[in-house]
Amino acid sequence: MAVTIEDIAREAGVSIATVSRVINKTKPVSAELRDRVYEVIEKNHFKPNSLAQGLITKKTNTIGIIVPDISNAVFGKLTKGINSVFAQEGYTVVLCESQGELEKELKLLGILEEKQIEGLLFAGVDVNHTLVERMRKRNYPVVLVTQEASEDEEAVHTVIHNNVEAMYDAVKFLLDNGHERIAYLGGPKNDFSSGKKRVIGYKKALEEAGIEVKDSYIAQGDFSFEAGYQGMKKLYEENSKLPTAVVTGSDVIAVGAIQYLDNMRVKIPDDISIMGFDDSEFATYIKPELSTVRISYYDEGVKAAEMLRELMDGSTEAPMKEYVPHKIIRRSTTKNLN
Amino acid sequence: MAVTIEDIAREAGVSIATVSRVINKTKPVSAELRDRVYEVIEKNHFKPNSLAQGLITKKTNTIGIIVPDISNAVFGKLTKGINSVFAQEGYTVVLCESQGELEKELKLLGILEEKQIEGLLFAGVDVNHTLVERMRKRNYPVVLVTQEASEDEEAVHTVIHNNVEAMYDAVKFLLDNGHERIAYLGGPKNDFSSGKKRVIGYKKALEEAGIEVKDSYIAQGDFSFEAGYQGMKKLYEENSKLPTAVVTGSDVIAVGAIQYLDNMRVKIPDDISIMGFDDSEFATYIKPELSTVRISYYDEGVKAAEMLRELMDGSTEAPMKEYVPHKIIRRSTTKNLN
DNA sequence: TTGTAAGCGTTATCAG
DNA sequence: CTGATAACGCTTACAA
Repeated sequence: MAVTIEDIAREAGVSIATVSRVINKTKPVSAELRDRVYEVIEKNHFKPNSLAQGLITKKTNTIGIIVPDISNAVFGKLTKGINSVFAQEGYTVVLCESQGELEKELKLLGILEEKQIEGLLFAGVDVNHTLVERMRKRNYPVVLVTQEASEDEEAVHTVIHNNVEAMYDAVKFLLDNGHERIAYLGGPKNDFSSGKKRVIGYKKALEEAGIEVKDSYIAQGDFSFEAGYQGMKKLYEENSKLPTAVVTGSDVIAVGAIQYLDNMRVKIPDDISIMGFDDSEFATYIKPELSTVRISYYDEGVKAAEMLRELMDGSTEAPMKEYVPHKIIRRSTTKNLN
Repeated sequence: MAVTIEDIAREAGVSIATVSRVINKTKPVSAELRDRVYEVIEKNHFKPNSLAQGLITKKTNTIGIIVPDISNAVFGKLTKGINSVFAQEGYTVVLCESQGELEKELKLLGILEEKQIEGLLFAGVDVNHTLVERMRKRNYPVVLVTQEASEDEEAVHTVIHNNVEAMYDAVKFLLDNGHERIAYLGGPKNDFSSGKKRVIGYKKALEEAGIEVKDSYIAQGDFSFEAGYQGMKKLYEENSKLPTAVVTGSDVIAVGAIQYLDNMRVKIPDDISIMGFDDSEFATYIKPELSTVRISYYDEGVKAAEMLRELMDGSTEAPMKEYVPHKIIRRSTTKNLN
């Protein structure tokens, strides 16, 4: 069926070893034979079977990546970043979606091992003990991106933005702008990196400023528009004294919150300042433009990929955890009270 | 290094054939041996090497997908759709980005063939003769998504939304709403499916309504915000008589146009109606909410994947071209003049 | 510089 | 039901 190295060898009147040599330029071959072989290869559109190659060389030039949802802009950018470094080095990426379900993640770990991937980039939602242990058993290096392992004692290579610091900085920014009543409208509490960690940063900033943390100023849901809307509603209804600013867990949440506030005729930023998170494409599309904390997921992908490359090369000195910088972006949904 | 079927066989005291049988449940094995083998497999975390399997069975359970840019929401959704059907059937997807560069696309075609993919989903930008010919030479079926082949005479399996009809309907919608001066602000003219085809639909609708097509009412650039901004500027500056409505090639273009109009104090939709294209996530985030023509890229991915599945199963009756429906979404950037 | 032959880790055929 | 053994398509000593 498909043309093999043997077909080429026969037609070119050489041994398969010679053909292999010209393909891989691994050993000198006389110009004459080389040309003849190339010609036959060209003519037959021969492509070496990489399965056979990989079987013997142990090199598949393939890495895996697991994300919850590729249609989510965050993971789209992340994947692009990863791809940019691997494609360039001749690696191919097998992309898997897990919907954030542990079951699927576990299964994918196995499938990818069967495929003999040389490394894995993993963006989970809840990187718990089970997962970490299973990753340990695989015989390829893995680096976590976007999410860190829940159990701190288990060291796994990770590239991530500092969620505590990022949220801390967001709140600090508001504080510096004269705000004191700052509410938090974030992601799920069971989301270790993007949920839990960020509340920690929120609280830390408040505490350092000597401001009491009020439970009624904290609302958590998922990262959706609807959750933003409902969360803001809750904040609005349950506080006689409204916050003057709210930090959110994502730009989408922020937009949902803004929608609710609009409905209630609350002016932004005059009555309430809103801070997004991520710096999504649409942050400058909405009016007023959204102040936010920018995370470069593309860069995060690049860094994670680079770390994985090191690990794949057997490096033992790759840092366990690397942070990708974030940046407070002041636009028009936040007001300076000073 | 990695544990092989032979290790398992030895430790379980059976032949490798038996191990293979219990792994694949391909032939009956006595309960006793079966259990013993499973136990050893479990204990050693054995995973069969799919390279070796594929080499002999000719089944890799792998398909390829080539998109210009995975961080682009359109391709994110498309990929998710594709993934949803293949993941379920135990297939794995290798994802490649081409940046829309012919050079890279050609190269990827080859790499994917070496990887022994069983099929390919291709989302190009300019699917020209060279490309089609090269795809023909590969020994896996391919279906085009999102873009059709430029040269009509070359039949390639394609799943796409009807760009001519979609833009025709958008203009028709505006016409029905009493608009007569309708401008077109679209994608690049060298983009066959999303550029060229859409202008055709635009012109067709106008002509059918007996309205003259004015060149000064047509602006083309890429699909970016900036292009939308600049295109609208051009339209604005080069026409003493402004259009009452403009159809665009993407929601992003629309937003760029709106920005320019805002700057010029032109009211939307009172002075000018704007029609987006795609129905992006942010279409309802901006105010007024964007009227647009909705394309479900997720569905497009699903359909394309299904067609590819058929082809991979050797079906010969798969339709050459299948259209995914579009839908006019009226929101608030378009005004009814009647 | 070239060819022969021994694997790589599986599956599949054929005896038993 | 079970076990040898020949492929699968390629790389890589080892010889020549």
